[in-house]
Amino acid sequence: MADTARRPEPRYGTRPTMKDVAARAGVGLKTVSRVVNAEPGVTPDTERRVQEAIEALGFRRNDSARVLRKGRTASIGLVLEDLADPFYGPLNRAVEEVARAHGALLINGSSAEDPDREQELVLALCARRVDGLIVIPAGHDHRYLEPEIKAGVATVFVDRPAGRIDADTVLSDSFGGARSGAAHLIAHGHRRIGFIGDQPRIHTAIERLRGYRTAMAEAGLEIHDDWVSLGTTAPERVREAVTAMLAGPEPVTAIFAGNNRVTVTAVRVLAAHHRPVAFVGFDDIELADLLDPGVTVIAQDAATLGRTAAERLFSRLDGAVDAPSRVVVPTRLIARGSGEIRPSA
Amino acid sequence: MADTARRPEPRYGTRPTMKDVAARAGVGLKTVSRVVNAEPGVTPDTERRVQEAIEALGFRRNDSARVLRKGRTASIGLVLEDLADPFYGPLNRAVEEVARAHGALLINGSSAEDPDREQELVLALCARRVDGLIVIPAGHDHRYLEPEIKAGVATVFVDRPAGRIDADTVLSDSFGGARSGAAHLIAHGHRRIGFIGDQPRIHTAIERLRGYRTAMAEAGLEIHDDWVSLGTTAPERVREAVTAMLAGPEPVTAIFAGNNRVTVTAVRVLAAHHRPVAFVGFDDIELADLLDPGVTVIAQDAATLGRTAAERLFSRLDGAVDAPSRVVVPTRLIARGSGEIRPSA
DNA sequence: TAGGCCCTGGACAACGTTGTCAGGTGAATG
DNA sequence: CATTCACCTGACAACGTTGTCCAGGGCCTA
Repeated sequence: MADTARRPEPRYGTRPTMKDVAARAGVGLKTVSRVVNAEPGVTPDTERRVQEAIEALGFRRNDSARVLRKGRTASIGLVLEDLADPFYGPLNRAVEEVARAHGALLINGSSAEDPDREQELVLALCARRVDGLIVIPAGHDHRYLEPEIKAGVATVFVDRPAGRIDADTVLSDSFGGARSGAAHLIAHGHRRIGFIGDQPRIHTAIERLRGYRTAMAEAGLEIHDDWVSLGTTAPERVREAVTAMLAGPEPVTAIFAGNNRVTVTAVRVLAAHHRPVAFVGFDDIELADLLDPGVTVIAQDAATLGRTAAERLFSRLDGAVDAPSRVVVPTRLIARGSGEIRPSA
Repeated sequence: MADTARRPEPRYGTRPTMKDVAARAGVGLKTVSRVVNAEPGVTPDTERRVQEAIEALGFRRNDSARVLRKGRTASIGLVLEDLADPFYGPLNRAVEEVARAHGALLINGSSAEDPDREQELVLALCARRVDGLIVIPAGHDHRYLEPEIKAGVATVFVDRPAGRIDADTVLSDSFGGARSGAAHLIAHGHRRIGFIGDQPRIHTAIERLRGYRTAMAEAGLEIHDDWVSLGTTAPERVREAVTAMLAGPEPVTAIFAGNNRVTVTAVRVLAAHHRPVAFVGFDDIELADLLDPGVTVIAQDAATLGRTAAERLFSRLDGAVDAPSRVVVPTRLIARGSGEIRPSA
């Protein structure tokens, strides 16, 4: 009764360790470890005693210590551009499914399209000793990853290629998709087609622009400077761009949008426009089929993108040592009406 | 030339440690630690030598070891229901912003609405020794968290309340929102109003149903059994439910949808229906304003939900010890047309 | 009954970092 | 010139776990 202070039980705010469990069960430390890890060589009776002690103390293995000892963390990191962008939801989920199937935990964060933040995040994940990384890059120089890769951190880039290093990459066919999208509009009689894309430092933005340019060139069409707008995808800016293209003496009769954020704004502007304008967007958007007209899009398969990247990552972790590969996932044109409008002028 | 094997540099696949850095810089281990952690008491010259060695070796601190020593991980876990659900995107992002502002990493995973998976995930995060947890619960019994909370893991529940334990909670006003949504339809002359909700084991589904019932009762309206459908939100099932409500001798003239997944399916069905039916959905959806008619919704503020929860979490981590609180975030009715249609029969 | 084998359990070191503390060097002061 | 003091630096233990290795005891066989 005198000295309850001699900590008979771990104090509040302190976690029990295997040592505590061992003491309570009256066994050795290693025996507890064996029970916790379901290793063979423990009598059923001993195991029961240990289990009871674990239960009673609320013991939970400290994985930090475990990692320190074992070297592997059974976790992978996913760095994406914007957690709130609906395009990344299915990708994120696909990666998580694969990670889960391999018994790994997924740690993720978003770079907000800022190269410094991307690097900071990636290095923080490396300091946590993730086994592998899946990165949707914001920057263009990933040499900072060299020591990590050399140290055995498997790395796969998705959606955009790595900069200045050679690494596994999984991409959507931005060029081909954009080309077929623009060709679709051309096939429906359009000659003056506008393009609104993301910032030119983003790889997919450049590729999509290139696809548009190629389709136009293949049809022998010139592109007026005023028809192309690249920059941030902030709604007001897109709104201005669309409005500008539709004004003037020679307005465009069709618009091709370079990504989903541009699409939603462009569709809003076009809905309010006095004359029908043909439209094709890159990336599918929810409810696109219910609008009037339905929105024709070049759909990317975000889930396949994520799944493919994650599987590549785990094959690396399982020991694959072949040269870095580049996988291109095809896109699909979904005609819903907006892309099939014929020029009115 | 004889024994290059005496590993002059760390081998491939092995990471340099502070010891390696110390050896190369010709200083003590602790000095390296001081430089890495920007602790005071190192000569500029010594610091430079250490920095060079770090650079040359590509050293990166092992945070697992650090955590083991320090006890805190500077990371929090977020367990949500479905990473691909657009509703959780902004929530996820808001949490990440707050975490980042506090210098913490965010680890997340989704439970896929499976209580066992939720528990598994939460405990895995605890084993990683996250400092805190934000949980969108799938299950109804969170007593398994008691040892964790006792051990000092701050825990906040969002979107749905915790089961059988007392914990901080941040909720949307599901009851009030649903009540005002149903009241809105009643105010526009509807008497026969259908409700399609999620599975009744989900708290928000029950609250929304209760809000609907309350509004009906307050208006002195009876609810026919056939007007209420609760269950999975799989498209075919919702489709059937809507179709059933619109058939028969006394079809509903308005429908209230219990969440965003129900809304998108219901809107599709109603668009194909021969007679206009009033509609209000819980949760906003993108492009709702562009549909014809625009979709009237009860909008939740997912970002505020996430931000509030994260801030509560960090105030706990900073030492707040007051009783668990329950915050209710108000919803907002956004009238866009579909909810203002008057009954046609 | 004795010898040997297998099975179980435990002592100990190591993983890479940080906190503690003591030693050592140089400048400033008496 | 001796002493004090401040400041830098490094040796050492500890965090909680797992791998290695050895000891002891029970059981089977000759």
